[in-house]
Amino acid sequence: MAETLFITTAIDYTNGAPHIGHAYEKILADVIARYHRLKGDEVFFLTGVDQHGQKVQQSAEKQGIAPQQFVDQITAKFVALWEKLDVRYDAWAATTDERHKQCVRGILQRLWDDKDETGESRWIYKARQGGWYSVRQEQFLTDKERGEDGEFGPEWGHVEFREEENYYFRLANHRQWLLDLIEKRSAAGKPLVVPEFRVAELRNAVEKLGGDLCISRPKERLSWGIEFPFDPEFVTYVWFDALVNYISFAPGYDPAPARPPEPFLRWWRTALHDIGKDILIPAHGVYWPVMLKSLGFADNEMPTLLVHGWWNNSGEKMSKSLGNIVDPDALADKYGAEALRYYLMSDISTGKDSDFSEERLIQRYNTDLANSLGNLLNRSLSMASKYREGTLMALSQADYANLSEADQSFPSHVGSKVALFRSLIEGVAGSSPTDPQRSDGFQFHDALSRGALAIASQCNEHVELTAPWKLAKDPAQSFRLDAVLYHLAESLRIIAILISPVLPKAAHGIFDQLNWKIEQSGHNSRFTLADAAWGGLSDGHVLGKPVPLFPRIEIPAT
RNA sequence: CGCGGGGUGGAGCAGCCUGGUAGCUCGUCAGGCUCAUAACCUGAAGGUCGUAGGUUCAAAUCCUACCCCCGCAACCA
Repeated sequence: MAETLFITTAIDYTNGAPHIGHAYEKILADVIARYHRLKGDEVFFLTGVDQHGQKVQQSAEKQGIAPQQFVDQITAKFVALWEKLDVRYDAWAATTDERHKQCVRGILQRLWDDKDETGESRWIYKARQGGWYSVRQEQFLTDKERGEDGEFGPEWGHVEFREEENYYFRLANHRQWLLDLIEKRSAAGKPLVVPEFRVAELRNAVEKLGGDLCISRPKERLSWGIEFPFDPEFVTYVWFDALVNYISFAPGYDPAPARPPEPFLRWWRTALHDIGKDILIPAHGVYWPVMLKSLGFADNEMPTLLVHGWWNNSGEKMSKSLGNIVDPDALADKYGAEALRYYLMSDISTGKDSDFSEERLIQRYNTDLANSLGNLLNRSLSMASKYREGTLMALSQADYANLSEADQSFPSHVGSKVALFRSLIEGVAGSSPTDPQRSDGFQFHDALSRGALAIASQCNEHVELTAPWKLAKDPAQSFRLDAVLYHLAESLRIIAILISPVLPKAAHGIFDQLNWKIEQSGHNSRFTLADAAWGGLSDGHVLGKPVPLFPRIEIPAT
């Protein structure tokens, strides 16, 4: 039965070029989306860019160009990178898009119009608050900006106490509701936040929730934003603008009715937000659920947050000031999109941090893809070509019974690795939702190494044990040779299906060399995960010629 | 007592929730094979699982205390 998946990524702030963290998040979402498409699910994958706000306005001013022109330049870099990295999304969320602006205005107006018995809006109020303001940076400062001595440093220029009127969104009185929601979801075995260790972090943050959220900026100090529908003196605070992208670009959303439209909800009930750990608290874990609640979303219509970790550089956080930013565009040019995708999916445990290393990228590519999988494809096809002119033969029952027990059980071992692969990605749901056996899923590093690549290792061992080059010299062993060649070709076909979400191009490269066509899978649209069952290649199937699929990356002598 | 993550053979990690031979990749050493992309296969060396206690027949795994490293701490997306 076809299920649905609505998956999103954070929308990236268009104030600088994309870095490796941006690429990781999009590839992760892309891999999840591709995996579900492979399963036959209906998938809607939304990503995009966050284009409003102070930083953009300042950067554009510095360059002496209009903010829109500035963000268009940066946006083009993101779009080009996703193209290069084979990130295939269904919709593009750009917050300066008219559709989005209409939606944000619609939401603000609706919340403003939602009055209680005293005539006050239930959700938004106007208030005057004071704080320390840096004239040079055009922003209010928090205690975080204070130096060791408790004073604001010289980089802020003149700092003055300023009072300002703004619109506020009522957050604080939903604290208990949010705490209950977090508990309810965890108890139901469907935690609000994945991986589950971040649930505690969110709970603690919510418990300390004090004030409301300032959702406006006076135009006099920030004009680059979405204008308030009921007060043209203000623009919308970037988070209240950016978060809305998840619904404004979703199919069929309309903020006007008391309840979101049903065609939209059909997608939304499966919503998964792929985000970085830096924006869980407070934006996605606090603001967003309350915002959704304000728009009539029910408790069981709150999205799941898939929180990924960060790629560090030599144990240090990547930052502009440290000058240790890794450029994914250059890496893709140097090693190819597939090598980068494979590295980013295989060398990090989803949710945790990892250290980025170009050496590791090369190593993983050479070890897993060139030596293990690529070489297996090459040697298998080469033997088939040499000994059987590429033609696979199915064994008669009598011949099959003469195989060793180990050879006979080969397919079932492959099958168990396919099952393991699936369970690591989907999470092992037990019989009941509260079954402690349940795991978080999305463990692509494990799924690749313990599932897909483990089959390749099993094949390489199989080759050594059966020694086809010896079987080929003994006519009495002819049926055994046929069995081995079939085992190898069939395993490769299955591996290709499994790795296709991560390595779409390489998967098709393997299909091509195996000469395995879509028609042979019995349906005419695309391969599915169901095709990863043993026995897809038929008796008499003719394999293609071997061509190195993953040429080794030679490390230049130092 | 702010919150969270981490401390496992030379390097990087998994295992910890559900206690019971400490596993993987790389590196090192030795051997094998020749179908293959100098690849592949087998074996070996190497670990007081941060420290100290506790529970238990049994602890990397559960409990307590402590030490060290990293990240976060509400108008910065």
